[in-house]
Amino acid sequence: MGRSPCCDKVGLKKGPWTSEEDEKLLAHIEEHGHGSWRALPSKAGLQRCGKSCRLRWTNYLRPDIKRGKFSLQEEQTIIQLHALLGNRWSAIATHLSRRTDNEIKNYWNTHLKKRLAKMGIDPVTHKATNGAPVGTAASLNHMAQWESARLEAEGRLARESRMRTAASTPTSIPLHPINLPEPTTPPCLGMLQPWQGAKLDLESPTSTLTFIGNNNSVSLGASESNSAMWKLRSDDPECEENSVHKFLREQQMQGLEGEERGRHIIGCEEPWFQGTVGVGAGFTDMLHDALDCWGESSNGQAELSGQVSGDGESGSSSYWSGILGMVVTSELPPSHPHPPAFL
DNA sequence: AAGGCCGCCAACCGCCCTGGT
DNA sequence: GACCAGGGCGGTTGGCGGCCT
Repeated sequence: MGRSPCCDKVGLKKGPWTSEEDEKLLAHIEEHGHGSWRALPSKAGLQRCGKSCRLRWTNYLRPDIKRGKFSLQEEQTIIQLHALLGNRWSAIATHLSRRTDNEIKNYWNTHLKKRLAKMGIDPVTHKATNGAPVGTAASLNHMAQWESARLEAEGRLARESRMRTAASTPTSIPLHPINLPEPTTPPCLGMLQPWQGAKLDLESPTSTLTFIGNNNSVSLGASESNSAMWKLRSDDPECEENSVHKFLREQQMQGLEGEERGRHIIGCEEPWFQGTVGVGAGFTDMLHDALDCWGESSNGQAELSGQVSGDGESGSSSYWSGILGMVVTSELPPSHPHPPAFL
């Protein structure tokens, strides 16, 4: 049985939106909210599919959208996040306030991808096209796993928070486990903050993070593929509720401010991790710090992973200096806000 | 000036996920 | 558990405008 179309397409308009249609859509949403997208077109008097309306709103008409040329900082962030997250445009967009995933995707495909290719870097793998590994790949993989886990858990927690809010009773405990940042301050590994007391094993893509001190342990584990799609998992269906939520509630009740909690990354012994995560800083800042940390640590000790070869330092340095240099080319203002320390 | 080429980007398409029943 | 609707996501397309010959 085939899937029914999202809407009856007979007689519906396609193609570019006119200003009249924009006005209708805007006026309707401002007055009533979007509600059900499927029902919106008829209510708003538009001969459009609901999906088309949603896309037009989220990618163009929404008032909090930033349009126009991407800044140097945004370009750097996109490149770095793409190295971490791949083509997960929505995830990348969460770190670029007021940019839509569609806009970032277009910008990547039309500008950044080509620039990387010109530099001899595979825009998909972020490795040199001659096959030589690029130094930070290993550490970035770990960071990607954390970031993937964070994004996924944030979504889950947000959903659960909504559910609980909707279903809250006088006896229920309000749950707002994480202070979601303002749109203008991208989250910085925020999910990690409550994981005090967690034991971290970052040895492999299948590494897990286990809460200690709970009867029901909760682990964060990588999927068995290399997709770095981590999932909160538990053998006990009650486990997540019992431990994660309880833990988060305790964190919240402790009243630790974000900045202070950000300094509590207990149990993580990775050099790039220690002392690098600061709440309130953008993810890009964290990346710079992490890369800086990696550069320092790789001077005198083993690299973070076997993927980093003997020339890891130079590989990392050349790769990121290449990226930054590429972005900088004819664009970098004299006072670049984040000069990587290893350059 | 005209036609062809190319880059950009808004919009579409189809798949997937999630929540409700 | 199965089915369905709604919405999100990423890949792709098509139209437009600028540049080149």
